[in-house]
Amino acid sequence: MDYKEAKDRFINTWGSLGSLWGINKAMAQIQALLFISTKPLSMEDIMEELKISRGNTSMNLRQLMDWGIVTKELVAGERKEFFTTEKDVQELARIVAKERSRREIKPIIKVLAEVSTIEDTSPEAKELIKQTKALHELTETADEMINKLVNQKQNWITKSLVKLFT
Amino acid sequence: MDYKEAKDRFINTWGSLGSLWGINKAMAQIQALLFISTKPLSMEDIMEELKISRGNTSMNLRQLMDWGIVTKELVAGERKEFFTTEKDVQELARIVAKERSRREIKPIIKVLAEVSTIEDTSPEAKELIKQTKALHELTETADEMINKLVNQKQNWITKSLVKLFT
DNA sequence: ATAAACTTTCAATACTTATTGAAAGTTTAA
DNA sequence: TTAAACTTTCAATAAGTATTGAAAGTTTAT
Repeated sequence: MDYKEAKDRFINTWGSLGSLWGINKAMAQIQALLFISTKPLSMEDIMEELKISRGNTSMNLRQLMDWGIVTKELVAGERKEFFTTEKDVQELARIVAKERSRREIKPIIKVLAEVSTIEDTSPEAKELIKQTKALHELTETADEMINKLVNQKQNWITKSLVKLFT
Repeated sequence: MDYKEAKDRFINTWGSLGSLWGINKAMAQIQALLFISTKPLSMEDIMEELKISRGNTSMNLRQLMDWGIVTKELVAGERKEFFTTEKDVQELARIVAKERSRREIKPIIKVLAEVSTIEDTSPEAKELIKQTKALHELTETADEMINKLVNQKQNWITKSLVKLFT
């Protein structure tokens, strides 16, 4: 496998993995491209490499910036904007975990809390309460765990693994 | 909020959460419905409750069974099939984590391993190798961690939390 | 063996989400 | 202030997914 092949394979795999996780393909591919690039890339560069339109590139770069994964870079003597992504995988993982917690987990915890506290003593209601309470507890504990892990900087994942299983 | 309202809210939230995670809405809703049901449900029951077609119900039940989350239940004296889902949240979490590891994480690990071992000394190739290696390592460690957590039965998540942060 | 009761399959279609491209908007240089 | 260089927006449309419903398939009872 040569460089070009490896690069395409990585970008495509990352792209379809993204789709699987509810992240749009172009967004994941742009991030992948920046992640293995040796220098900041312009919109033109990205459009060219991934063969996607200007509009698509613009919108997805914006989303990546909203996530805090990509930042604009000023290049001396250049008028257009250049972009880079966080290059440290640990930091990247921390950002993604934090954002997903905020955007996806926290809202579901809220709903579970509400649903599990209705006042009703019928057997069906009791089952609903019991099951959503259990789910609430699990989700909250998992979220708490992720957030704590993610707040330890420096090799958190490896450290945690060692700590957990020794 | 009364029972009916709470039930619908739970089923709908679970459904849209599913979509967000690449799981189809009907599949997530069927699981939610079974999860809070006091007894096994037939295809008719599910179709009726969720207002979805027979075909849709059949296909999604099958998928849930492939995941190992839902099982057929024989009800004495009944000809049709009845379905139940795993009711223990911890066990449910274990199954889901295991399946996601197998279906989604393992394949990406494989690609990262391949891509990160190409022989090429150009600067761009070096960056590709460096970054995909880092990603490979992170992904493998995270996967390992999840699988180990998931293999401890009995309240693994709470136990792990205590262990990690005391 | 037949038929009723049920489940599965799959082509057609509806629904959702992503993408394009050109017009509108913004910034910078002269 | 003008215009070139660049970015953003958004209506139109393409592409991708989910859903339906009816025909085909299967199982069970008689």
